Amino acid sequence: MAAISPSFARTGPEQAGLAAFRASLPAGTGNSPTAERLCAISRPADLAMGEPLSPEQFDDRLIYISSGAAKLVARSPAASLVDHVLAFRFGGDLISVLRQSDGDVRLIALSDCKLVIFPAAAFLDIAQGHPAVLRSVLTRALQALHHSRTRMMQMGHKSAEARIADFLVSMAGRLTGCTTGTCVFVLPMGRRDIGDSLGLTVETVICQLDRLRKAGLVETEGRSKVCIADIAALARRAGHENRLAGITSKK
Amino acid sequence: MAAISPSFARTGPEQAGLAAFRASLPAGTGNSPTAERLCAISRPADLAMGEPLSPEQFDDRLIYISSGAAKLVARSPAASLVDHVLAFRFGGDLISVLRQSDGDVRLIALSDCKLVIFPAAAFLDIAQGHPAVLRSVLTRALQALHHSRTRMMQMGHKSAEARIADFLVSMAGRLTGCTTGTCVFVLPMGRRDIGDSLGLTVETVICQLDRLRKAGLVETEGRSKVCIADIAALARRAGHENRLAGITSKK
DNA sequence: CGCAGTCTTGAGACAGATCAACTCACGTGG
DNA sequence: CCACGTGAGTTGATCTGTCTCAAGACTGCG
Repeated sequence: MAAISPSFARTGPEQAGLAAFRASLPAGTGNSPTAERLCAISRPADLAMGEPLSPEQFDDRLIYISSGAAKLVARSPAASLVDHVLAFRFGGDLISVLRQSDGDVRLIALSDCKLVIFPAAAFLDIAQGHPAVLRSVLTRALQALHHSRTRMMQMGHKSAEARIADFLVSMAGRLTGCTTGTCVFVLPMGRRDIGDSLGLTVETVICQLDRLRKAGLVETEGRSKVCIADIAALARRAGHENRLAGITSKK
Repeated sequence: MAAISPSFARTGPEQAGLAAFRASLPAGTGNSPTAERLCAISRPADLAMGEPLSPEQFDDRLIYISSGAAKLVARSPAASLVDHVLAFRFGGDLISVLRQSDGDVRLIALSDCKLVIFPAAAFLDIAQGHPAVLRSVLTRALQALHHSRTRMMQMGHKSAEARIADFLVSMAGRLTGCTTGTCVFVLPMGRRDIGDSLGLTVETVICQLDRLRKAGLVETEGRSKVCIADIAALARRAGHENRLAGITSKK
């Protein structure tokens, strides 16, 4: 029982989480005094599938995901029924969200996950003593920015089919590391989440998935097992077609 | 004549640009040795309205905008006719774009602007010696990430009218600092750019602008002068309505 | 078994895209 | 100074991709 409750045992589950965090630091700094101080202000947390990280524990925190999958969702400011999925994050990712005025952002587990939580200000204060660590955080932030911008571009100009294709390609890359050839994986999120992250409805997600299946580009099995025959071909589909352009006019 | 050509005079125009950059650094570090070293690796550049920053000068660089306005555009990988405007940036902004595999990203001047260009790697190496500077860059990156995510949320779930309203509110905030009451300003970008940044066509931008005008929320004069009667009212319009939800069904 | 939640399918409606004129502002050169 | 051309802005008619709604099939759990 002590092994199940992480807030109970001082040694045990959280050690695994911290080890993963140390390993993610720049080479050679995983056992430095800076790393020790960072671990000292950390707090481990386990999230069961579907469980949200309580907002008080999330605001102005840096969250490291040791293992598992989670979604970063934003509930629209003015009572909106659908909430938008800002990003899916997996083991090894470091999440940072500035507390700011717009609708609250929450982290919700898609599968059981292990987290390490740091107060953002204290983390950065300590990291200032070890610039390589700070720089590593900066690099991660810039990568997240890049991803976010790429996704934004999709939302603006791509058709539903292209968005789904792109989503599958990027998930293949994230979950299996494959960027070409064939690839099989299990999606940790449901159709609803996929739609919310792409700005589409559940029905449209299904419909487009159907079209890709009929085009022979993907196979699905059960709820969430996906098999991509040729990632490159799917990626081509993801890039080419714009919302309406080029379909009607043949001029 | 020497005063006009910045690459000619060693003292003159670029001094103004660097002074603005120093002023943007964390308090008390504007004249530190670190600042000197950063300035030493900098290169000033002037961009005329409509002129792009040549990609070689852009890749893996950090760009500080001393004055003027510019757009960050991404040309879609696969021969797409419309390019997406990722962000509008103004005097005081620091731009950083990682060189990565997807379609090239370019910076194009919307008005004459003064820039200060740094090689990204060298900048960060120097900034490591002065963590407060590095942290400041990180904070800017996180803010950009936040903005990008907020915009992404719009693209996904908001109606054309809401997007335009939100765009006007954020421009009012960025250009005049006003967040409430009435506000007059001149948009530095054309209708086409607005559409490309919001994922809408020029015609739709005009049409929705019309609707807001008829609703008494904004006035326009000439090509680009805008007057917002009540920013708060416009912001309400920006938040409330989703793409189709809540309009048809009254259940 | 029965219930609740997710997934799937199909029919109809609408927001926004496309297309095609036209107006207006502005700079160019005769 | 006035055609003239180019490009941005505007307007309206039409078309279509995606959303909405409704109803059924599948899955897992108490």
